[in-house]
Amino acid sequence: MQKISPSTATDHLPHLAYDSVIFGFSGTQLKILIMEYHNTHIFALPGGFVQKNEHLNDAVRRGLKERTGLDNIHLEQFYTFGDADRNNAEPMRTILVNNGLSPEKYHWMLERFISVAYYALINYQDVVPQPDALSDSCRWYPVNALPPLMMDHAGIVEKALQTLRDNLDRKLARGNLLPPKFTMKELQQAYEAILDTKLLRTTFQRRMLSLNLLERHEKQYSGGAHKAPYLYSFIKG
Amino acid sequence: MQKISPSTATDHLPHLAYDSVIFGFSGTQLKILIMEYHNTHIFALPGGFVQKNEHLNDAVRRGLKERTGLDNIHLEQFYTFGDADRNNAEPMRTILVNNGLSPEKYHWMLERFISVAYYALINYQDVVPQPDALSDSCRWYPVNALPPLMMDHAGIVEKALQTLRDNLDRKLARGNLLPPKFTMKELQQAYEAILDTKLLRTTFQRRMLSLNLLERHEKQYSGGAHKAPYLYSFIKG
DNA sequence: TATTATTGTCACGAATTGAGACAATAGAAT
DNA sequence: ATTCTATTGTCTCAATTCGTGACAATAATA
Repeated sequence: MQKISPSTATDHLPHLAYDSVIFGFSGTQLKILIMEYHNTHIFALPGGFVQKNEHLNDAVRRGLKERTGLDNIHLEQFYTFGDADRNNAEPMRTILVNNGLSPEKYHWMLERFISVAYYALINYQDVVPQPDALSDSCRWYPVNALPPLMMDHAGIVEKALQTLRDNLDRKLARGNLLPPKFTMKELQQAYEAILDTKLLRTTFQRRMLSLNLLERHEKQYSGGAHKAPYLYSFIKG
Repeated sequence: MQKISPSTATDHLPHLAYDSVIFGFSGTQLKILIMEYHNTHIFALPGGFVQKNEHLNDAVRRGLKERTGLDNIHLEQFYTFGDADRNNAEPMRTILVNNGLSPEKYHWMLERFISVAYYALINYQDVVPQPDALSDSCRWYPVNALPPLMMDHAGIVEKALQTLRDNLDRKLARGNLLPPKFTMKELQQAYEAILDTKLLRTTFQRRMLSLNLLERHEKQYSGGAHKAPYLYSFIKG
């Protein structure tokens, strides 16, 4: 949810929201940005609303910038959740009250919402999560150790993961899950975290090189007592 | 667009619509159901609106039943179109006027619409297209010979095709593009029409059989002067 | 009974993949 | 300096899959 004011009700398309699953990768873990609201223990995906004259895709870009400080993120829409019982009434009432806002004034926020879901792959290093007016934290959580999420947000994450696993090669190449240059081992660890399987080192390396998506750079002297690995980057095209 | 009355404005979620790309297969051609409005030469995908307390998916099922008479269709959502300039103002005004309806009364139909797009694979044989109150025809058109479609509907069809081509095996098995029993040749022709490529007969047959998705039945005596082909059906699971 | 078009399957080389072996090497230990 | 250790890049070889043509089987027709 984004910064809101009472006037918001008339500025936005009613009953329409978006939610975003922002993936990051650190060490060997796939993580997701999750927000927690002030004084509530209510956890949610970063989301927001669409202004009356705003492109849907632009609205998501705008909201994501407010939360991560990041611009120019490659966002991919993956599903629209439209069940009739998708409303924030109960948790949202709590959130409003605990923030000193009147549920009557913000009644529109308690109603049914259709939510268009997006995912993004971003570089963990680049993000300085910025909590907004309603939330007191915006933090990374490992995908396999998420806090209990409000509404159907756990289902949204699950669907995002399923989507991501399909045609992962192309998606990783377009996103920014890894830093600009990375080793083959880091790339393999990213694959393994996303697919939740172990992969064979030699087969993986051969396959990656045969995809013609990688450019090889100078070696990285890691400080470890062993042969130094090459660095690679994705060929953007 | 579905049957409407002035009261519709209050029954539906504003600014939200769906459009459906209904694929059928006949002979060697992939076809799509397209509607034409009375006295207008305006062509559009079958679409409609979502009632205030209706699941999004149910709304699409309901609309599709109104148009094709078919129930229990496997629908797959594939994208939500949300550009700010998506409105029906110009063509819709024409449609309303040519149907003796007042654009003032139906003003809500002229505004911006977010549209959730679905596709379905149905058996060409089963459909008796039923035009509704506003349209005078609902007919099959080959995908490569569509009439000029209103708004961004041509783009919606293109995206539906792209989606369909990805992981086609599973999608064909779940849908009903072919009759319950079909020959290997018919199956190959369906693949070729969708992918818009020629496939090698022997390789195709081997690959299909190795997928373990097909059940073999008795032979079909086609009347042709040659060996009779087996019939197959998809193993539903 | 011979002819013809089409179908199901096999055969064989080419390409891809699974899985282990091994040399190269950057730093740590001696 | 020399040896040791962990990791990396590549090679090898068998197993599997794929592209392609060959060929026998066969339903209707001539």
